[in-house]
Amino acid sequence: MKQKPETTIHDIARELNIAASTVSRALNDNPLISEATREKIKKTAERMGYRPNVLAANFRTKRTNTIGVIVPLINRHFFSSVISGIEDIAYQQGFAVTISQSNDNFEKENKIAHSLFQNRVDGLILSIAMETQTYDHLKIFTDRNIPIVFFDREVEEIEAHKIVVDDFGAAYQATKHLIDQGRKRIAMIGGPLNLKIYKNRQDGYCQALKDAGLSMEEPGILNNSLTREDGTRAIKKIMDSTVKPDAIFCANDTTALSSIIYLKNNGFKIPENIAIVGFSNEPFSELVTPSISTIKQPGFEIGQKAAELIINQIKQKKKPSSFETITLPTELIIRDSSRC
Amino acid sequence: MKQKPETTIHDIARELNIAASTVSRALNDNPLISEATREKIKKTAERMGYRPNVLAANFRTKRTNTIGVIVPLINRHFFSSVISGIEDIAYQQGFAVTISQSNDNFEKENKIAHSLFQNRVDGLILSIAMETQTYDHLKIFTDRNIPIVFFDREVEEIEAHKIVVDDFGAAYQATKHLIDQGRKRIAMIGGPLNLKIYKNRQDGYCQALKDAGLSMEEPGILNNSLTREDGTRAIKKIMDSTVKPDAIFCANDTTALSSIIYLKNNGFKIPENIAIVGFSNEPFSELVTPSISTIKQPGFEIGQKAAELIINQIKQKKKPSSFETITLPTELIIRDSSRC
DNA sequence: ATTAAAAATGCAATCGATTGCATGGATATA
DNA sequence: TATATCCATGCAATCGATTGCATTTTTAAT
Repeated sequence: MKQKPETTIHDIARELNIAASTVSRALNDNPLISEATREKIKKTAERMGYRPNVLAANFRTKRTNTIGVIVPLINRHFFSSVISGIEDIAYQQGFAVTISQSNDNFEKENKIAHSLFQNRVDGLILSIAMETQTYDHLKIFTDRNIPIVFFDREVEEIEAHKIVVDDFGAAYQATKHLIDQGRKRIAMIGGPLNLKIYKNRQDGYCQALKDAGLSMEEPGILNNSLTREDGTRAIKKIMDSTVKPDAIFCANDTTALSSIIYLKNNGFKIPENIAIVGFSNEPFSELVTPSISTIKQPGFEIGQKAAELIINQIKQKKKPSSFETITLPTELIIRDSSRC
Repeated sequence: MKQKPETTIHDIARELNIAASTVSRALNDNPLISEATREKIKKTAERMGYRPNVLAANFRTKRTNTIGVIVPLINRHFFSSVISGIEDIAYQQGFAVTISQSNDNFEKENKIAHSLFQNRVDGLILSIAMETQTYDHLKIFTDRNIPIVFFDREVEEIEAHKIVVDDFGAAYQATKHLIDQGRKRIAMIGGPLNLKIYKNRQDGYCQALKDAGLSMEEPGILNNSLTREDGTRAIKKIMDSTVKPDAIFCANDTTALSSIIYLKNNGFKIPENIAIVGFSNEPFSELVTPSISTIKQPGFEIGQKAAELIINQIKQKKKPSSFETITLPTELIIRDSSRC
């Protein structure tokens, strides 16, 4: 039961009376090596139970064929869809993917970023934590020309490819939908404005109101971190206000859920008294009663696109001359919480 | 904007006119080095912007300080809780964690396992895919003394520490609860029996029936892969049977959900006509109407325990003389779907 | 048959940190 | 003072694959 020593390319070379460099090239399908010897070498490698030492190769080449991914929370449907999309492309292209979650916590994101950096990932795909306001932990990547691709929650200060959805448009559409249902007093539960996506959702909401000649001074917009508890606090505050809304646009489904639960418990009818629209199409949104109208984002496609972009950058090794921001379409899903 | 070359321990050594080995030892807090020189070296390293080359160290030491984790699906609440528990302990102990999902697919699990193996993770924590029936892709780890810890879905054929919950007891308790509510005809939607957890849940169910002097020949137990669709097919089949049940125990919450939706759509009252109990306490289980009675598993603690066990094994480097199977307690949460 | 060109293979350095063993110096003991 | 002991540091090999350049072999062209 003792460890048998690993076979190396040198063992193979000795066995065949050739040079280790030839073995290395053959195994990597380097065209310098003739068909015949390549075959012979591969056969022998197989027979000797050769396993390439990835650590040695990584060390030598300074590449790891690994893509680091940081998301706020892996068990959010949107993020896990993105991860699946990333894996889909990455595995096809021979890249490994290592996933981490920041829990929306800056310190954790910071630590993870440094760990991935130390471990020399070839590229980083991420959606930043809610708390994150400084970017030194990301600059270390760009400083050394390690490509970054942002998705969803991007960072303006850093030049990189970005995959986003049209949050402004989606929020506009959601709000317009509420207006179309005859609602006049539409409040909003929004996210932290240091994140552009929440800023955009808020702007879309405001624009839709403005275009319809509506306004909402009070209770207006309540910003928070969009947790279940934040949502409950917000809806409570909204309903305690002097002017009660007849609709609420929530910047995520979680707070839409908090709102629905609170309103139901307090005798309000949804959507008759108050209509609700959420954001992200979490699986639970169609399961609760009433089901939640929401915005569906193409998570899987976002992940695929992000992986494609980062792999391209990794392969061509030089900084692209310009960075693009790709906007993918969203879809408004109308369900019971806002349908009259 | 060009790459400045990385500082190495040799650069530091040259700067201070000492040997690289001394630098290496100092930076690793090796007690052989005196306090004074250690300080001096660390200061200089800091000043020169030294970053250890993890790849070189990994290569030399044949260790990566990385724990591989494979779960069926990262966006299942149970699994993401386990992952959080693993990360909690691992980060404290200076280990990185790389997470992958098998999608319950054998081929993918196989590929991931080989990739983690090639990348020389120091240990592997996993819950196997539903489809998995052979274990060569795991034997490669044990063959080279790389520790494995199973959680939840374990494999009997492989000797390793295992963290499980008492599926038998939990299923027994769930079924007993239905019996206590006066139900006599209790059907079951079960999982694939190659996985011990589903076998155990089924056995617990059977034992509870037996102890109560009940039986359920028809429709009895329907085994499938426990997806939404499988659940719908199963409940349809159950309700098409000649003897209709007055309660159903489902081996997960997903099929409990399918059942509830189907039954509601077909005019059955839950729990009056049919009571339902699920398994796992997915977040949606408390959100649907009626809320689903279920079994809560201590995911976070399972993850912590798994990480502890694997790190211990990694540190002591030799195969433990015996392997333990740790069983953590579950909790029956009674909600509306089974409460009269 | 001779030379040029192309193709295939070999040589040897290299990546950066770690570590067993050797060595030099300081301290303690007799 | 001489010798043994301990502490701190240095030397040099090593991990295994990759790669620029040199060299040999083969093929093609005259």
